Amino acid sequence: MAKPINIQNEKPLYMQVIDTIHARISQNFWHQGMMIPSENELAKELGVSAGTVKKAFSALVHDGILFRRQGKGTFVAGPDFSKSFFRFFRYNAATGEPGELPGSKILNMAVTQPTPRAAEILNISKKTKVIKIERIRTLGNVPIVVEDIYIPYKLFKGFEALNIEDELLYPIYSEQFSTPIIWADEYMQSDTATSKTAELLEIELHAPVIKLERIACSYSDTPVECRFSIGRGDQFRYHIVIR
Amino acid sequence: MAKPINIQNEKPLYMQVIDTIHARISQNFWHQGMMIPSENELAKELGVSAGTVKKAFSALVHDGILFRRQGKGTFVAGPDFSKSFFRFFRYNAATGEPGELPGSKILNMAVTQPTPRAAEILNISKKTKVIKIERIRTLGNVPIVVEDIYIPYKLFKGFEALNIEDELLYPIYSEQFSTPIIWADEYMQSDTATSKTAELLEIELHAPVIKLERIACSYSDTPVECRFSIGRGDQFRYHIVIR
DNA sequence: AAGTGGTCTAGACCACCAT
DNA sequence: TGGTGGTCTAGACCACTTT
Repeated sequence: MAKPINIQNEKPLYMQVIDTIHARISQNFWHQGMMIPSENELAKELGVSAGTVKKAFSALVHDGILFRRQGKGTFVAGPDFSKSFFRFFRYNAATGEPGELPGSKILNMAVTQPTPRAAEILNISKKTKVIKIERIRTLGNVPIVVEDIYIPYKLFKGFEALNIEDELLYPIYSEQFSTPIIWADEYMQSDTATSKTAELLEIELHAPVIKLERIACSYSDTPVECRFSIGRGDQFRYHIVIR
Repeated sequence: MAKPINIQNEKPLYMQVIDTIHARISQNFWHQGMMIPSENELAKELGVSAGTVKKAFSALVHDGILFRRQGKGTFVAGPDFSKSFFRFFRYNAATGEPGELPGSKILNMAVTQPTPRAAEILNISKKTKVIKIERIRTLGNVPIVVEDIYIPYKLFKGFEALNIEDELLYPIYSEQFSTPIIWADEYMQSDTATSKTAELLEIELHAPVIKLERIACSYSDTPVECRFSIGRGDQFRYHIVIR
């Protein structure tokens, strides 16, 4: 499995350890939430000192790949969707009163063919069957985002029969279809509402909207889902600190 | 200066070292670009081991506060504006041919009074004099962003007489007015063009735009500049990776 | 009691930079 | 040649968790 740690290699040992851990996770030898060997065990296995393994672990913890619990062990983390742009909708939920629960309403779900862009992203032909999910995401019954989601039928056979109203999709991908999302790419642009999206989001025609595209990948960087989302511009505010 | 490192303190030593370094930078005892003492020197001064100082330095390098050069020393970094949203304009500069130089054209510069929002951000009264700069930023002569910038007159006396066409402002703040920018806050929203911005940006009325607000701070977290920018939506695309 | 991660130390060797 | 950061090791002590 992977390349063994090599003292002759010009690359520092702790970086080789990082590469080894990355490889084991992406090959699903170690999976999300699983406890991995302790510093001492891995150091013995790889033939380096415990301090070197600790340095590699620390870097991976900082990057959000692993997390550690004192007295328990070191574990594989999942992707952190609090980094997603979705987090920045409804920034002005001033009062935060109850009833402000997130939800999702399914408009349509069907086995069909992908759009050219979806086929390109999923790296499949335009004739390959996909499941298309159209849904509206809400906060406290206010429509915030409308989105089209495409997943390959081959990987998600039977998904189209599930009741996914108000459900999170990624736990279903992982638990019922053995396809965990390891990481994702998101792109954001500014746009204005078409008549269809204006109606669904209950805003004016040509009102400002945020357009999102997400590519979500599983093992071996295989893209397994793409989303095209349109969010209400008046409900979105992004913040960044520059240091 | 600051609290000395204390073995009795419940806080780990390397964190106390981090706090000490933060304090010395924000009090301008160590300034941007300056070489700070080596691991060994600082370890001796603070009464901890070199490894502890190394750990503190590493964390600060990761956070972009310091940078290190093998054989030379450790230096205080400035804020990294490649993190700014401005970086994501003109993403589709496909060819990257020459003539694609960034520039800025001054529309107006005057000593005046702040808007209510600017006064609030700069933490001054509405009667306090400020310098207002209106400019257009371009890429290859194409207008990309139009912005209003407010800086307190008290700190920047004489700025209004400078020729700042095509100049970067922050080096001028730092070198000519002893007011370096240490960090900044940026907010982004989607909007549509007003008739004035449409004309300046050479786009249609109500076309999508990106609205930015930046608060830039100097020593002791004092806000010294605020910017209100409107950018062409068709020239903007933001990307994020979720892991 | 045994195993885990978290902190801290001391020291070695190397590559790089200035002089 | 001496000082700097970069890597790597070995070991100590502590706090926390599980058995």
